[in-house]
Amino acid sequence: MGTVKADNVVSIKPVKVSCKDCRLRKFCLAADLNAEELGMFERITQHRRSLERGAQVFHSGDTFNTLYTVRTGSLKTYTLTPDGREQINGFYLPGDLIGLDAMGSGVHGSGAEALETTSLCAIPFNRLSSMQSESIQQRLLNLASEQIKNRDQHITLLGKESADQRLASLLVHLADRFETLGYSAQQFNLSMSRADIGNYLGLAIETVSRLFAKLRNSGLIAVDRRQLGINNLDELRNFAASEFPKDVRNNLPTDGSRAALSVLI
Amino acid sequence: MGTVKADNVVSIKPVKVSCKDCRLRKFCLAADLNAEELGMFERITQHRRSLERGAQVFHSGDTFNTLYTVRTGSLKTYTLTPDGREQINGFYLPGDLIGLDAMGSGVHGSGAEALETTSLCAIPFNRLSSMQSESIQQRLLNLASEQIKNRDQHITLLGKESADQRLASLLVHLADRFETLGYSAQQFNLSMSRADIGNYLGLAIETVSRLFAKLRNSGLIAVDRRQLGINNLDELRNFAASEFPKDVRNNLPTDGSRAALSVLI
DNA sequence: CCTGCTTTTTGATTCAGCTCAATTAAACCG
DNA sequence: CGGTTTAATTGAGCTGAATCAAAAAGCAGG
Repeated sequence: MGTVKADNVVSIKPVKVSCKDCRLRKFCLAADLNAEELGMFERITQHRRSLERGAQVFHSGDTFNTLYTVRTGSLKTYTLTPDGREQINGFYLPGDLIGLDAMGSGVHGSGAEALETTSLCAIPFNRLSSMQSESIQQRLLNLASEQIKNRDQHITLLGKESADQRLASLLVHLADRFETLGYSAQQFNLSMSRADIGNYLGLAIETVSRLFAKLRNSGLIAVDRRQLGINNLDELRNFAASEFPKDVRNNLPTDGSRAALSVLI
Repeated sequence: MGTVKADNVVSIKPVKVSCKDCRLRKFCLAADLNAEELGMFERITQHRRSLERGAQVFHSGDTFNTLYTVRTGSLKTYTLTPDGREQINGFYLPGDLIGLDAMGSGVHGSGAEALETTSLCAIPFNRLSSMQSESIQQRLLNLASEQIKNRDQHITLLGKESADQRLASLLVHLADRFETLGYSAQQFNLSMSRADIGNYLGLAIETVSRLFAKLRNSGLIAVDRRQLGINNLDELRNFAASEFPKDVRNNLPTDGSRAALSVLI
């Protein structure tokens, strides 16, 4: 772990999988390309083989030149605190695009690491830009927008939710993700360690372990190591949302909210 | 507060300020437009007058059709928890663009509210798109990318920093922002309440108050109500970054990091 | 199957920051 | 101006989750 078997130099076969038949296409950058554009896109995209667990896709501080889409497996992205600790910002599943946060400055603000054996599509950004495709531009913008929205959700989780809710939220979120990918929402594998989960949720690893025990005891889930079973997704969802876990005093939206901007129609 | 004086219907003068001479242009969407494009941009943009404090620009759940740039004043954006509490995701100063998170889904995932008397430029998104400007597309993407990066920083703050560091980080961040806007980094007004600060930083209002006192006593800052003076910005910056405030055990980057992806050149 | 290593769990204790409570001070307003 | 409201401060516990400590359970290699 932490290292990667060097690919046999002889077999540099770029694993040509056609985008046309890729079952993840509707999630990726190529979602709504016409046949011609798709061909172009396919030519510039490098479909490459596995990364082992622990392998870095890029580091924080690296210059940006490539976007990546997860094909199989999963990974995490993380930023570093000034004192060198790692904060995980997101987990990425098949179809997800990573690297978007680096387009602005040309420098990766976060690192990305494979959580398990993972394969990616690498998309050189300058060649992508040179395609001058309206669809691609649109799609990039939409995906970036979605990622902002997701980040906002996570900020809310960290700022407002109790430890219990945080874990429940993560599990529900993963379940929903797996479902849209066509997998079971009730039964799946956690590719991340307890430490990763704790890091992501802003909790100590021991707390995560205790929370898993608590959810198991309550009958909502079944966990065996990394294997997760959700017995009642709706109830888990409620649990994630319910309660007033922290003080409400200064968290309620301003009164008289629906007021303004009539000015600005 | 919470309401807005209806504009005198007679004086619907759209306040035509030319973008060409706008001192905020280099920060906004029109940053690198040529003369022709700028004219077009100026024609579709609505330069409009003040919102009062507490006025909402849009609500979470509203359908998206307009981007806004802050011209003067400031605002906050916030998401709502399932149980109706508010989590502030960001404060926005002159030149900042809001609404980006809604492009993807067409629905605002967060609300935006003026923190003080504030004026905005409203940019209808469909008309912006119809401009078909490569520069605009590029700029949108870059700004979205920056916002993702900022969110990641905030996630790190919430997940890893101590209460002291959080407040110091915010003040330093604001100081830097004001500086790039050409204002004093040492002396400025906090347009947000203690409650807003606490909400944004994931802290109770009382804690924020105590932290201000602590920083004042340490001599790093001077605060009188909303007036802030920073006596030693460098030291404050150090304070924001220093220490190992939380457990380090599972936060250090994976060993053997610099391994992989040589495969994926 | 044993041995060493890593991950996870469980228990006991501590503490940073929250909650509750009261006071002060500014802004607001007829 | 006095009287009311809202924002901010300060004090005194309390508590949810962190930290410290140790045991248990996987897992990888020989």
